[in-house]
Amino acid sequence: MTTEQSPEVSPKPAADYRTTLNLPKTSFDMKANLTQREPGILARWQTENLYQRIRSRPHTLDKWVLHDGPPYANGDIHMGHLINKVLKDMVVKYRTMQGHDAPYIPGWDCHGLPIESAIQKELGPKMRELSVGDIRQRCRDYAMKYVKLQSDSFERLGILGQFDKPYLTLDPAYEGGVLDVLGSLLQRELVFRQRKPVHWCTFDQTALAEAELEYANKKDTSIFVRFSMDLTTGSWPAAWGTKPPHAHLLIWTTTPWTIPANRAVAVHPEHHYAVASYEHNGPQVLILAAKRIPATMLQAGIAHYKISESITGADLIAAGIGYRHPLDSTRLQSIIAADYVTLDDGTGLVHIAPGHGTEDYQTGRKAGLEVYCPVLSDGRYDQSVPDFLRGQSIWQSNELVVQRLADTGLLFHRQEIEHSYPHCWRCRKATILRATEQWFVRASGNSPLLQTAKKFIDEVQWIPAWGKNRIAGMLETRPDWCISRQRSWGVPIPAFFAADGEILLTEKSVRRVAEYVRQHGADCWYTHSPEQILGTTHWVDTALTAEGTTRAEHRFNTRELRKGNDILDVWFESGASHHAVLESTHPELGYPANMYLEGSDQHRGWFQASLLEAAGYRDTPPFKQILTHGFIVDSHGHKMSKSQGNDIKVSDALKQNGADVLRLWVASVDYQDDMPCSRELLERTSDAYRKIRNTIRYLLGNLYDFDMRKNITAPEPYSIDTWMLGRLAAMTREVHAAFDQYEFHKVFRALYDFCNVDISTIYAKAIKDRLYCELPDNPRRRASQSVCAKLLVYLVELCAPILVFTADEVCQITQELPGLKNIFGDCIHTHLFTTPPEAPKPELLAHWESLMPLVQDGLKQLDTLKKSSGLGNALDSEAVINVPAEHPMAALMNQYGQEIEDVLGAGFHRIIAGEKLSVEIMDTREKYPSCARSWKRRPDVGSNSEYPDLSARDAAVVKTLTK
RNA sequence: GGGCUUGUAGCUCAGUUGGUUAGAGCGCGUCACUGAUAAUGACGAGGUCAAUGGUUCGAAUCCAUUCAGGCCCA
Repeated sequence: MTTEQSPEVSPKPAADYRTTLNLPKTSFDMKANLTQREPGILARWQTENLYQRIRSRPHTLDKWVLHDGPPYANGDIHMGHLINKVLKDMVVKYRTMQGHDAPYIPGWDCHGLPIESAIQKELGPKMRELSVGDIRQRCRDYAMKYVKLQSDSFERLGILGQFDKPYLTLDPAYEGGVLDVLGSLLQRELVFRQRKPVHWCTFDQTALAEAELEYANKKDTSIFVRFSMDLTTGSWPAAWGTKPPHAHLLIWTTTPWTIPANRAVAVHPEHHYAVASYEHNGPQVLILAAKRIPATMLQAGIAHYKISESITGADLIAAGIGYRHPLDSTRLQSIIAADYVTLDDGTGLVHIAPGHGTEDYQTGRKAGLEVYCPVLSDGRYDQSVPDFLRGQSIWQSNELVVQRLADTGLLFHRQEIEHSYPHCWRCRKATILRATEQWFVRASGNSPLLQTAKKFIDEVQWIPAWGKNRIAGMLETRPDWCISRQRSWGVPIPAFFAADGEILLTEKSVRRVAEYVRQHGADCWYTHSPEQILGTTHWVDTALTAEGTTRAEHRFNTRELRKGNDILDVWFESGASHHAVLESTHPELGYPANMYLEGSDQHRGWFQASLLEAAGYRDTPPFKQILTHGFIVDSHGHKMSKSQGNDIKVSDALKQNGADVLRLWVASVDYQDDMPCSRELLERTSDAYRKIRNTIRYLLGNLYDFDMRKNITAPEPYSIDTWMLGRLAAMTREVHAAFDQYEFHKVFRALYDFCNVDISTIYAKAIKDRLYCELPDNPRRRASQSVCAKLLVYLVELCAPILVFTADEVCQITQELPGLKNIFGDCIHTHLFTTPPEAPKPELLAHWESLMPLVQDGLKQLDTLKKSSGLGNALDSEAVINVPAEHPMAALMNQYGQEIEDVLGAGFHRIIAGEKLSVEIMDTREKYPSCARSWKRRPDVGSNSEYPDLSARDAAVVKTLTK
């Protein structure tokens, strides 16, 4: 700087004293610049192999395993991944700093439909020319690409784990582990084969998953059909009056083509059913729900009818009257119960076709009905239907069926409707439900598997506690688990079919295949022969019956076996991780895990799959604690979606705020509920981050000349230091308690308030004078520095599981300061938490507690004074403390007086006798001169003739310094 | 439609077994400082505790219903 200075003798400018002050100094920048800084820190962790360094660190506590639930290896990461992974990382880092060995092996779900569909989309019609092996290779490449992409993104968020050796469900060792579990279920006779309706595209001739459906409006013919009751069966209910010669059940359906597959009519046991009688070519008698009669008659245009008394559905069933199938009068069928029957539309009587509807199927199974599906894969009827429909496409048959019903007088009414209907997402054509052969795990009703799983629930700690209730409710009503998929990208269900219809799928055969898969990968199922896989020309084993029991030994000629085409449900794969990972691919983790931590949707998903599979594999649950979190919603509490434009991209947020701010946001909201996120909220979080960062910066800045080995000084008991230590003791305990219960928002709250209120507002301000103006080695100054050092240590340690990059940055800076070297060991993330400090004596804290209201009052007065008199700086005022002689603290006030002056930031204080312990703030601009060094207005300014512009204290300090 | 769950200042959260005038921090506004300086301090304004109806001497808190969300099913 070359500003021209006056050549004249300049009187010592006051600013000269600046060099005699101990002003804060630090290389810890106020501006975080996280976006630029974090990647560098991350790179260093990777070079230093931080993860392995933590593993080889001596641990003071036992192993503590958080087992990662595998995200799907598809697409970029989103906010949902962010909260899940950051929560996991905070738990792991907290346990690590406690002294546990807390390994974290990230995993990925690599198989399944979305990937296969993405490949299908890429390839288009070319797909048909490729072998299953080729398709699988492409799927594998696709999955690995996203594993890499997501892996990098997770690491960028500061997630620390064994990213160079994750677990992947496409790993042969994992695949083998999945088959081990399947083998165990077979051993316990918990696997069986059955027909079940699945979504089916008749154009592409394939099964479809829920995710492959698109709902669109479709026009259909809805029909009311009269099913002729066989009044020779059962007994006519007395409430309905005299038994008529003929009566009909009235049903309503929007899919006339399913009428051939009708196997029952369902009623709700508690709804009421009545007889509607009217004249139309003779007396007509219809049975339907009492409440639906007026609307139904109105639609059919029947104005005159009579209604009988009604009976409940349960009574109707009990009456035991059967009916004749509308297209095959030789079939006598019955009325059964179903809870889902509603009275919103239709007739309250539901046409049941177990081969063509999920609910129909479930209801049918309970009633022991045949799962009849006369529809072939191309959408044509097979030979089992009436002549006029054989070989016909079901889409054209709607009209044929309606016509036939009209001809036979069974059609009561028809109406064209438009409704939402599932379509195939690839060909956009309407889909149907069609029963096909599927594999199931017996997991409903009184299955031993379910009983064990329920028992497990009690042995697990659910956080939040209602999770237990939720999963228990789900298990209670769950159906058997359909584990087969008609797909290519997954772990094959290694069933062999013999020409004579026998099926080879036993514990023994599956274990053999599992070994083979471990060696060759699951692709071998498609590329190797049964003989190769089984390793013998003849395999002697029990054969599997449809019911899942085994029958007498059978000799299979492996050369004549055909391999099944089904693969396992991906949930079955991930549900096997308790064995496939904890015991197979990463046995160092061990069984069971301490914790699974996922979104609350996993009560139905991974948690349940894991619980069920573990129940079929061993006698202890796979996890000790389950922690669930909610979902991201916007600031109005609505879910985020691209279409609504309220979504926040992780990459954008990262670019704008940096990972530590995002992590702080995760910590700051209560994850037990849904987690609101918006630009504004991230800005608030950035503010909070800056506050914490600046607090640390203040502490660091004032420790530049402090040496932990030489300068530690105990504070005087009455000092504000003591108060600060009291707050520190309380805060550390509060934060540890919150961490222990995974209540991160309480951790955040405690740390943030501590920075804002305790340190920044009160303490930092109070100790400025002693830090800046006293001699470097002054005991009051050293004592406060000692407190600052403590604050720094605890604050940074406790922030470390959350602000992983910033904590490391602070650690690096302390490493460069000889006086602070190794306060966090050589790395904050391998470091253990320092034991919380002892609280100062309660009576000392009580003193301060009684003085704080005084301070509050003083600040208020100061404010009034500033507004009324133009007083600018508190140092231009004095605190007059009134102390009654008999006050318990009267004798102590000479010691506390100076501290109160400092806490108020006043220039001077006086203690006078008063009636009530109180403080009065006086403007001293006219009264005392101002010290040119400390800027305090005091009566002793000028008392040292050598330094007429300084107070006594400052004069003495400057004199010593210039000696 | 069913199961689980949430609703307290603009935002994030506290509110003990029902008990004065419902709290904190942030943000916002005004002011001050310029030796924590793209920092810091002070003061201030913000709430029908989602709504309604009950129980009670007394309800944010207990009960019922409704409304608005979320997850999972159907």
